Amino acid sequence: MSDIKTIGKARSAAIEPGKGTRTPAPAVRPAGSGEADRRLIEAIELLFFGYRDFVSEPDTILGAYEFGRAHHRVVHFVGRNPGMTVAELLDILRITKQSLARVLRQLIERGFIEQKTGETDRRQRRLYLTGAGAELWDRLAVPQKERVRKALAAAGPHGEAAWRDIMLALIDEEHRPDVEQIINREP
Amino acid sequence: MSDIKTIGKARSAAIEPGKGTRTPAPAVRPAGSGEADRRLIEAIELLFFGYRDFVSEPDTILGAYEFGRAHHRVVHFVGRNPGMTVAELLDILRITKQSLARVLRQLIERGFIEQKTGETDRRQRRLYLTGAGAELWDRLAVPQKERVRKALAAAGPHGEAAWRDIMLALIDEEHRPDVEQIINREP
DNA sequence: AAAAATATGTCAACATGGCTGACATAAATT
DNA sequence: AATTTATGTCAGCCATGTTGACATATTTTT
Repeated sequence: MSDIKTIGKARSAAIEPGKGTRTPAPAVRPAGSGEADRRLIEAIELLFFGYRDFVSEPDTILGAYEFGRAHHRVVHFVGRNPGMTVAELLDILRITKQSLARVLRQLIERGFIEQKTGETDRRQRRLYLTGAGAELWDRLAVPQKERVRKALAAAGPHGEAAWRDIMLALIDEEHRPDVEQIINREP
Repeated sequence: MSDIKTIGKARSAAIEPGKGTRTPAPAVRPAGSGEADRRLIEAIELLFFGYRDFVSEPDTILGAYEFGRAHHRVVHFVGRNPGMTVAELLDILRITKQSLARVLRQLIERGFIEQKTGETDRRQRRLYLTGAGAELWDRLAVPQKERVRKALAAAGPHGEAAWRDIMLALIDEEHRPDVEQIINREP
């Protein structure tokens, strides 16, 4: 961390002089032009491009249903956590209940998700996929699984484990236990 | 791939019977409940959660500027590719020029990006970060670099290389050469 | 039993950032 | 001279996020 800060300061000083009338071309340098920094930028871009393509196929499929990415997320997590409460879903998605309400209503109206009053706590509306919901979930998951399967397979078991460790480490330390619990659910 | 298809069919058959009045709870199973499938779902969720947290800090910073994620992407790629053309930027972002026009106009008006007419082809408007633009780019990059640095460091050099390979393999084969060229740019 | 807290839903208004379609201009290419 | 290319722009639509206020049923606390 200290090296990043140092490099950042160095660049800042190098940039300021030129202010309003700076020569732009190769003169503009990002914070820290060292090799270590280059690798970090590369990783940042890999995350951008990887995620971009990772969601491209589901987006296309969703279009045919007149659904969006938001619907996909709801279907996925309800599929993975049958009977989850609205509050739990909000917690995972990190959106407001008003935002969720819209997509959830559409999914319920069109028969992809159903709600059941909680048995012990009757204030809860527990969420479940219907048959159609499970089918949609599948269809969306097929291209993503295939993409991930190919990518992981090429790296071997060690590489796969390292990839997981790194992805987990990208998550806020604070949320990591929650996420671990979610991803390590029964099939 | 064939195994996924097979598992998919099997689940489909197991789901249909219950149709409208299905018992939902643990009865709803995703396509393929095997161990291999579980790992794929885990990876899919790691990508979701990883990306979610990966963009959270920049989002907060951007809020102070009244900018959004779209502005970040433009600032980043212009910073990384000084003098890039609008067409090249559109190609990377995969959005329409009308969508880009909005954020680009705001960034230019507020002095974060400047345009220069192309020297050889005077139809082009080549894009550059101003000093303020480079500074913003830095500020947004700091938390992301730090996050990535920590995550990669914990895995060691082999793990880091494997992570990169897998991220690259997640990208459409068709676009992989372009992406490799972009991420392997000079500092 | 009454009061407070909780889980959920809803109405209304607004912002961002995608999209399509149509059209305009200047410069390069044919 | 005609066409293509790079870019810009106007207008309108849609999806999905936001805030704030308020309603209802149910559970928990006092």
